[in-house]
Amino acid sequence: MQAKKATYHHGSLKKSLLAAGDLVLMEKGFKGFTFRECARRAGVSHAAPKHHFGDVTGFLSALAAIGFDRLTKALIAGIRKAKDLDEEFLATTRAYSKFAEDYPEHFRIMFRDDLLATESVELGLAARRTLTELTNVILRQRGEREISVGELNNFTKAEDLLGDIVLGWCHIHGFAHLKLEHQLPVVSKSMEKRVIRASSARLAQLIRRDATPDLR
Amino acid sequence: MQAKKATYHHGSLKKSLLAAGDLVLMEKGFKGFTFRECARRAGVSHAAPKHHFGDVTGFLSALAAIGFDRLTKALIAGIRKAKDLDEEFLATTRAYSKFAEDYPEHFRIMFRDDLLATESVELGLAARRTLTELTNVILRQRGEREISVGELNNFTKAEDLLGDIVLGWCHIHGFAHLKLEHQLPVVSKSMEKRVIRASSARLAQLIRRDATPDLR
DNA sequence: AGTTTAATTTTGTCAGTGTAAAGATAGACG
DNA sequence: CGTCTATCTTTACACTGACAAAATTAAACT
Repeated sequence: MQAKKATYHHGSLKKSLLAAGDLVLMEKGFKGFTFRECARRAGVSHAAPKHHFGDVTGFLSALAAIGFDRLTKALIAGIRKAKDLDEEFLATTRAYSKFAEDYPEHFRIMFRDDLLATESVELGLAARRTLTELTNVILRQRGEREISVGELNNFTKAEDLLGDIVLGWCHIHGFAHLKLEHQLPVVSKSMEKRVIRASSARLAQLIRRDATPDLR
Repeated sequence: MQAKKATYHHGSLKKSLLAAGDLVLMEKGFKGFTFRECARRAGVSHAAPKHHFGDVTGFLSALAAIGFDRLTKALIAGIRKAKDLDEEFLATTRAYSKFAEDYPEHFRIMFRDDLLATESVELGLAARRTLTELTNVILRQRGEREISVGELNNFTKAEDLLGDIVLGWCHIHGFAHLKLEHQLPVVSKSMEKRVIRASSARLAQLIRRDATPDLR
């Protein structure tokens, strides 16, 4: 962890702290997550993080941004394997939910507006990259061209597209969240699989069916 | 708050503590929520709560249960005003989301498996009462008879019904959660209203369309 | 080179936290 | 009346986030 020690200036303390925070989050959970513990793991004094992250919300924001980037990656990887549109929507749901399962504590802080520094551009960008990926899933269902992060703002102004995004994302997110927090009345693993497969398929069909036909 | 003071034994400390915790949650948020602060408001020493709730997770579980009961009530009230099935589903979504808006901190702890004592039967029951209400929303959409809390377990075993519950609840919950945590790319209040109205209508139609016809 | 300046990290302090243990009181019950 | 038990208080401890001030180092400038 602290390779380049023996020098007063750590050199890459910010990175080391993030790595430490990442670990603490995974090992001890958000409950056991403390500023001081992260500093300890990075091998510095308890006040060192302040200079790089300000207060704890700044630190959490940076970790949440890492979470969003990881989620974006997971979505892309999941989507890549899908063979048709139906499979793609299901793969998106699964990747999203698997992320929540793999990084439950990250997932929790990522969606905690009160704990994060909403002014963080870093975090904002990471979240928009995720949203862009989700938007593109919807756009492909609709048979429309994909967008880049920069175009996101324009596209969410279109009411019918936003409607589809909400329809898709809320379902995906709601499932992942409810499952993570053990609120789903789950009977068996296999049944859950079938249920989410069916839901995704029905939703994808609904989005495609109602999509305005391509006019080109 | 502490009416019957002047006596060593408080008399109804448990209730007073819950009332205090409820207030603290709403006023200071979960961030500013502490065991000691609640004790202070109830007019007792900081260690008094231990006897009634054990540790802080026990206390939070009781507060979460209150939250679920409040949500159940809100759902029932919202549903009552609806005139047809389409309106009812929309009303459910709105009531759920409004609850998250009105009691954001309760909503947050209600869906935090790591903070709650999952063995609490009180909490479990409250959550199942909410789920029963949601299930009945779905059942009415399908034109089937409603159930009581006691029957919940049997009914969630039916795969196609569970599928509809997941489809409906995940959307409702996802919307409420994403909106609460300011993750929805919201353009305007009015557009958001139209979007959620449209989504709810489409989803309700989907559930009704795919429902197995009533065989009686 | 030497000097100044800015960036980085440490030390020390403060009020506040959750939990545990031991003491005090009141009400119940024999 | 005496004892018991549930309830509440007091005290203590290890820990936290925030802050201030000092210490150390790197870099920038001359």
